[in-house]
Amino acid sequence: MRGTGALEEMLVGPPEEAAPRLLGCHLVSTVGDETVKLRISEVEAYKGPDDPASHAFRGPTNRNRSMFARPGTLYVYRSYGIHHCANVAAGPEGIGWGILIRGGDIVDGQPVAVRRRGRTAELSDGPGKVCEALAIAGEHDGHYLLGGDSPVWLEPGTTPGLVVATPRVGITRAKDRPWRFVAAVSASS
DNA sequence: AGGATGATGGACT
DNA sequence: GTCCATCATCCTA
Repeated sequence: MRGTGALEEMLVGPPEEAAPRLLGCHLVSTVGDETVKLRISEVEAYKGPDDPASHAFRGPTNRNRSMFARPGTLYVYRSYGIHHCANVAAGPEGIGWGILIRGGDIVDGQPVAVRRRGRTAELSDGPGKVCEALAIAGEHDGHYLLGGDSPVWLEPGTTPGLVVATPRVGITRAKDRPWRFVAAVSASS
């Protein structure tokens, strides 16, 4: 049973409030009959028309329209012509708010991720790396992550004990907004 | 350990 | 033609 109301509730409200709620949740993909599960530890909020750094700043286009779809819709775009990055649409439908999945830890299917990444370390500590490890590509744009019938989906997880907010990475505008959220290391060592 | 750079596609000026 | 919500590699120290 994927897509309980709990996940939908998490995506309600301004993205800078919804984004940290995704920390600890799982992003899962089954591609080529292989499943990889990521525990999300790093996200960024992009606030549509109010956010000059957002792809949705100038309104819907053919590329970004998934961010204007129902909350929980996956927005995948190609970055620098080479990588893919994955976002989750948030807020009310039609507003263009979204949450970029920047990183996490592989908690299932690690051998698959290692093969896809071509290395054994730094498997998913960046948005392009996450997509490569989970084999998320343009074909997955527009899928509904909270429904039961998608090759990519979200599952509830455990809330991290501590969340740190910092400025977003790799942008040139609205650099001052502390809308990057990182899950601090939980207990144990 | 850290800075520069090339790869490469699509949206926008 | 220019600007990227990036990453891996190739430098210099």
